[in-house]
Amino acid sequence: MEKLLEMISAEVQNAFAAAGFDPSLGQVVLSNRPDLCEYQCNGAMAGAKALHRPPFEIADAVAAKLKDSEVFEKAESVKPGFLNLTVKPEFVRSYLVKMLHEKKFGLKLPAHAPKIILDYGGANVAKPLHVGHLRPAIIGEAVKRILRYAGSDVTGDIHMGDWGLQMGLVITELKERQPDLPYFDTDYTGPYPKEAPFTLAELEEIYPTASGRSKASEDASDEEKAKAAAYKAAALEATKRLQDGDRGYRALWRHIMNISVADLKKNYDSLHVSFELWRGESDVHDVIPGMVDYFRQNGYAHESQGALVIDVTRDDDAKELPPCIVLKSDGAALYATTDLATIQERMREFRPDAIYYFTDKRQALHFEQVFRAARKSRLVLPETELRFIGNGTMNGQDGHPFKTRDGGTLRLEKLVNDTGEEMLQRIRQGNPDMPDEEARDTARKVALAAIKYGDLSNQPAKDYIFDLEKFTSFEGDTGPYILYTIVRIKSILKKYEAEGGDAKNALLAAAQTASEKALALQLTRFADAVESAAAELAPNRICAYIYELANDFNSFYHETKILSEPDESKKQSYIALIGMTMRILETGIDLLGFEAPERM
RNA sequence: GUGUCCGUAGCUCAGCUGGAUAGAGCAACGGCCUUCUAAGCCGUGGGUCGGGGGUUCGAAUCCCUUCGGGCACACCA
Repeated sequence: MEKLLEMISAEVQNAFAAAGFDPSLGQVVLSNRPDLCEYQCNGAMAGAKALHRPPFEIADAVAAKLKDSEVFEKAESVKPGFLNLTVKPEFVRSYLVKMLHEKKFGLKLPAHAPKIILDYGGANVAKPLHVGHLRPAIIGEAVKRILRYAGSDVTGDIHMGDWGLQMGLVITELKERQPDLPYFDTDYTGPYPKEAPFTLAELEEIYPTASGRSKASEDASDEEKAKAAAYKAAALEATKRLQDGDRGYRALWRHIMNISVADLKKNYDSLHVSFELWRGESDVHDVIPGMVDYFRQNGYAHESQGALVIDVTRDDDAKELPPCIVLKSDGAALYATTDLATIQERMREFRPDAIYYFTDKRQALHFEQVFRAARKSRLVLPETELRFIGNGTMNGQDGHPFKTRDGGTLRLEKLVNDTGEEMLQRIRQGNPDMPDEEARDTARKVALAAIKYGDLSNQPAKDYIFDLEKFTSFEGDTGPYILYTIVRIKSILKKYEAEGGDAKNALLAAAQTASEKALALQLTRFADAVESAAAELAPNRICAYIYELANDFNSFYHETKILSEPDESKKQSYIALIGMTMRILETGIDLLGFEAPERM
């Protein structure tokens, strides 16, 4: 259905036309001065020059045409030439009623759902998730939900890092520790054990150990440097053997995958982040040779300094872009190779209209190279959209990338658990009678809201200060504030129903007070918020909208006695209004990827 | 050095397809719980929108320039 703003604009545009002016001047926007009016039109000033008329005269003429409008209660021309508009409460009421009867509150859906693949996991196998993984996961999940709601056919793919050097490192370290395992015996032809020779906890310790052993610091002795170099060489060799299909290494790799993926699922579940596809770099391993041949045969790639590269500089670039490296000088594939092969496979399997990538913005250049290489080599159609949505870095209080007190990385699991504990204490304090199980469940929900809202309310591309205290605070513009608002409404509706009322079929009347009308008007803007969030891939738009809506509700709530309202039709209307507010708030947080408890 | 992003209140950030007195939250200060959850509401103080030019009737928003900062810059991912 048409948006309220479009209907209002149409009304004003007609008035411009009726007064003999260009109707396109009648575009209406939200008022900058809510103390003066609800909507405004600045067309008179924009058109004054071309029309050779003072703006005030134009605005006056248009205002005169709007005198008997069905839409506006007040349309007046002011000072230089503003047209200040106030909408009729009855017009708002009928609009809201229409919204309620439409699917998705009247949001316009595209005739054909564009097929979009979202690549937003970025998780590496054998490495625990840390706070750095939070942003791409949360943002990607929210964008997925928003795009899906807005009518796109969206598929989320975690695209794990499961094939690179880290696997070689883990295998090398395992081999040093347990050289007698059958996986390392090249003469072994029997079946390998079903059980992995390590636990999750061990695996999580093995990788950082191995990674540390492969690197030597600047001031290390020559002997230490040589040891690290030898270790790294062994890891590279192991990586290659794994990729070449060594039977034992592949078996070991599957163990690593099984244990790691189960843990990743658990962690992502706790964040309400899910993926339709659990693909990884390993999935495209077999198609890489064919793709590389294709690049060679069609002249897209050429040798440079021993490596195989695709030039990606364009004529309109001021400066040359580094080429996209497809094969290293030792012939091995790397990051760009698997990304290109993944694009090829996605095109073959899904024919997507677009692929969006969510990772740290420091990878911007890499993706620019990959996208250009993909286009140049016609891995994608000319109209296939490839887009990189880089998220800002999570910094600590010092403005540098976040580290724990001892200089390590904070594990995602710990962040979630710590926040949950904080919330649990808070909830027990406020609700001493709440059963333990409910308190825990509620704490989890509130903690998740705090974490997600705290992240999503920032612009994705901006760096932001990661502040645990801010995450666990519950005042002001936070996730818990939104939940609190929803819980308040739920509580009122429950009481209303307990008193015999029928909340679902309550009749909405035209708003009578200022706060009531402000709330009603805010509800009409839901579709605008979703549309702009989807168009800009910006969940922060949804945050801003539901925050304003929650504010409008709370103001209304404090001025209005709902359940004790003696006038039955008024009371019913209040119930209808707050019921709709609740549904829209809940839809909003669902788009962001969290949910509200029954009470808190 | 080249590219790129950013610089708005003490702190953390909105606003940036140009519009009337630049908005929130936190922090500070002052009110509001016998009445639907005070994780709330209402109010006060606090800003050369980094600096300088320009375009425009009008600029935090567009253009240029300058200063300051982050990040990235071929065989890691």
